[in-house]
Amino acid sequence: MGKTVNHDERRDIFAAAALRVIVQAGIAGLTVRAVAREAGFTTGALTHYFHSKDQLLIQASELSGQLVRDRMERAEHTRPALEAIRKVLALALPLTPERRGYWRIWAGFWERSSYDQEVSRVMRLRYDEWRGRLARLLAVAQAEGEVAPDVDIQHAAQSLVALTDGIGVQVLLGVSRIPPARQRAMVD
Amino acid sequence: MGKTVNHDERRDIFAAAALRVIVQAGIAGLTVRAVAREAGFTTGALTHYFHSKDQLLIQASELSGQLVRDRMERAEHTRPALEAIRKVLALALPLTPERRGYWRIWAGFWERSSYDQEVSRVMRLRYDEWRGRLARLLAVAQAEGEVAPDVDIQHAAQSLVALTDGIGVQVLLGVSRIPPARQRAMVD
DNA sequence: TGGGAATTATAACGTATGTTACATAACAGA
DNA sequence: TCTGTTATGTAACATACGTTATAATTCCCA
Repeated sequence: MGKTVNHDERRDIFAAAALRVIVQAGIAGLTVRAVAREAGFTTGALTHYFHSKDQLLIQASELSGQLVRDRMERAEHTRPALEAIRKVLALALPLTPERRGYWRIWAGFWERSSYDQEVSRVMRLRYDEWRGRLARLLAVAQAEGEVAPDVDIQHAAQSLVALTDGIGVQVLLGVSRIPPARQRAMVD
Repeated sequence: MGKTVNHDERRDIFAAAALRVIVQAGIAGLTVRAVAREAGFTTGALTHYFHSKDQLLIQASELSGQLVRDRMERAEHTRPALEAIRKVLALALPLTPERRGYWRIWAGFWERSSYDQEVSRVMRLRYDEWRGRLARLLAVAQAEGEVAPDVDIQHAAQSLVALTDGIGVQVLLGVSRIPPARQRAMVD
């Protein structure tokens, strides 16, 4: 046996570096060399853990999903459920510079997913999870009587997903202000 | 005087070709060579009308805006105003394959606008116009008594813009169905 | 109809990319 | 400590890109 290293850990290091590169330079600036440099390695090390740039992109996409998932799962347990929905939505919205960076990443993945089947698959799973999380919370809120009983849970969840994405786009383009964080309260 | 050609017309030919290339191959596939080939010329002809790839991208962005503007301006004159709003929104939504191609283009521009100041500027103008159009129609609809008088026109317009963008993203990722075209009626 | 400018094609340049091959360094185990 | 495997670095390869330079073509106008 030679030098031993945790492969999954290394892959996450490179994936995290890839996300930082996307934030700074966009999907177009995501090069193997730039990611290796950002991670503090050379391309030789990177290719030891990823056999292609596409694999690296997928891993980065999954990592970005995991990062928000962790925080959301904690916020999800607050009650009343309506408050949990507010918290979860606040975590998704681009209210802080760090969060705005995430929207840059996602916009990049949106674009890619039209032309890269694997990225599309991962993104679809991500959105199914996101919509499911909102639907679950909406159902609880409805049972608690905080959401009108005639509201279609699935449709409402879909609307919330669309609205947050739309707000994300607005902020990305620099046309909107933060108050929209309050506008979504109008939807339910 | 030598051979004479309408420069603006030529530039539009190349811009239209650029849009077709983006639909087929994404922003990443938008190369000078590909656009020239798609337009039926070589790079020599293209560079005669655009001094850089960035200029070509801007022109393509402006053309894509003009194409929908033309159709919307026609739909905008229908009355009652609420019906005009429905028509205009229908023109924006990705209900047809051609329209879905447009959303691919816009997603590409969203991504680029985070890193390209000129693209950002053009996109912001586009969205100001789009939001203004909706606000104008909402004001008329409110005067006609078809929209509740306590609705804030500006906020409502902004919500509609965000919602259409969000639906566009959903369809782009292939998670949503067409019925969302009806969901937006719930907002006002 | 011929000269000359506008238009288009061809080709090259320098650079950057993803990938592959190979050399060096680090370290677990005997 | 020696050895062999693992990890990392270095470098090259083939290709593609945006841009520039120059040659060929087209066709207005005198």
